Amino acid sequence: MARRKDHTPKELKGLILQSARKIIDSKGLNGLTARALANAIGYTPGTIYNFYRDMDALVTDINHATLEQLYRFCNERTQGLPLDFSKVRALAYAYVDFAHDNRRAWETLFAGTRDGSHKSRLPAYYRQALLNLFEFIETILRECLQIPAGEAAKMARLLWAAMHGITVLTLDGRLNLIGVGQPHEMIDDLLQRYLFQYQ
Amino acid sequence: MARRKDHTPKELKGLILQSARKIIDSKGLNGLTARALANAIGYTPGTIYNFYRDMDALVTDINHATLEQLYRFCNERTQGLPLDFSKVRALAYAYVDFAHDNRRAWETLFAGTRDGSHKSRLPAYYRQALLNLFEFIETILRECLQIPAGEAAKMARLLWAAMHGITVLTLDGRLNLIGVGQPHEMIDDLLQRYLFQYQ
DNA sequence: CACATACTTGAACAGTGTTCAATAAAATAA
DNA sequence: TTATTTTATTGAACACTGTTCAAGTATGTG
Repeated sequence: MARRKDHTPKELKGLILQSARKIIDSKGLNGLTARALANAIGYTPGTIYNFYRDMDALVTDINHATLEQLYRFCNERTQGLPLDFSKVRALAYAYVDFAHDNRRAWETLFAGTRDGSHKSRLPAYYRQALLNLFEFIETILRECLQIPAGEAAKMARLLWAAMHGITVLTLDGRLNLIGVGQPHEMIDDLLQRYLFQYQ
Repeated sequence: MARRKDHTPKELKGLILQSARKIIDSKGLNGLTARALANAIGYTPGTIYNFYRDMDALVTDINHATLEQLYRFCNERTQGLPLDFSKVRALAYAYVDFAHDNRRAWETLFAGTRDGSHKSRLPAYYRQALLNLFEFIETILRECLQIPAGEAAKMARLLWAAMHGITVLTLDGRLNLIGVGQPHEMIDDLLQRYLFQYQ
């Protein structure tokens, strides 16, 4: 059979993306196999390769969608808040909360590619999504704490890194054994000390 | 053939570990396949399974060795230093330097297991190595900055997390695009601000 | 020298990503 | 309508993966 026309190409690509994300949410990245995905969408493995060069390219697309979802989530959680320290804190909370609520997708964001070779650089739209998110953080720092532009970039980077570390530490079962506290407490501690002179 | 006695069991296990680490250093975790390792040690895949339940168990053992190596490295780099802020900074430097010098092994430390199922908890000796490293950090914080025990534990956790985040950010090519500065600069910024009241 | 033990092998199985000729349905042309 | 072209889909195939295990052989023991 061919040209089943059950779905337009656009629909089918959306279906692939959506089903892949569902599989990741329930079974993790390791559960996302070409055959499992094909089965989920009611097609055969070959069809996936009409839309993606390889499975890594699909995962990149999923990660892009996750980044945009994260961006929207952070935006919603900070919208309308007064432009002060509380907004910065709300942003940090939003980041870890998203990671905890979308654990598997967030892990996939930082999981290595299937073939370790960094042959295929990230597509431009992916990099843009990442830069958007970063710029969002920087803007909030500048607006809420009156941090000069030069400093804000540096601090945004560092806070991003620290937030990432906190999230990994509280999510990863292997590291959690240290007896890590609640992520919100760690964030409070980080912001209170690191941003001491700006409160 | 059997009982080749080219190596005692102890030697052979050491050879497996050593060769596996070499493969990871050169080809990354994805390059570490049972057959590639078997070929490297001059045996067949089956032999590996006399020493490890599965490949994940082997990787756990490698990670344990890496943790101990990291511990020794941090110890050497901080030994004999005056018990002040400079020692804390040296410790932080040591951590990122180790990660950069042993990039592949460090990435393996935090890579997910091959089969996502968290069926097999970490062995006790692994957890102990992790706790030792953590305690080391905490001790230096207490000794060098006169931080009360209760606070030191919390701060050690947070600094660990932040260090981890900084290292990921500066090592991972996908995140590096943000235009991250040198890790040492980020560490200086983190310590200077976060530990402000203790300098 | 014969026996038992313990280790190593290599084939086999089920799974993986990926490719691609064959095929059949839809779109188009006659 | 019918014939032809275009295009989406298939499913078999290939080269890998981890893992198991009966068979066999070199060593240690009696």
